Amino acid sequence: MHKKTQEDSFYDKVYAVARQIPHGRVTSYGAIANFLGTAGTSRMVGYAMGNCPGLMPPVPAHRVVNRIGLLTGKHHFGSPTMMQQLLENEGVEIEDDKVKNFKKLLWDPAIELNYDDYK
DNA sequence: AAGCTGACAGCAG
DNA sequence: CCTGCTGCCAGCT
Repeated sequence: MHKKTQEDSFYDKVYAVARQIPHGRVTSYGAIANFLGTAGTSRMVGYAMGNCPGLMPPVPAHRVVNRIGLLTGKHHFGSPTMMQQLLENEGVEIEDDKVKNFKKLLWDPAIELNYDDYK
């Protein structure tokens, strides 16, 4: 253990967490922000997603929705229905741009993940 | 360097 | 339930 390599910008942390979202599950921007210990930066989480296209490995941004399960970022997937289709393809039911059973499908990193592993 | 942005969240009406 | 206003802060121009 010599240097750090922990240069991980806030964005990188967001991506790291987002990549842990299980297939067929979803989380919220606020949940990720809160998990990173920076509650209030939920907007940055979404902003970070705007930079994710082209990243390797890819970030399942379609699994990140707002606090009520609304597909607020659907307009950033090329097609307004792309995000919904991606989710439905994973078995996530969408109704009126909202994730059905959101509360049940919600994957909270603060519970599922260990913060010390991402700090 | 200074100001603006924004894929949100919380609260009030 | 919905609509609108405010706060939040890292990143970008």
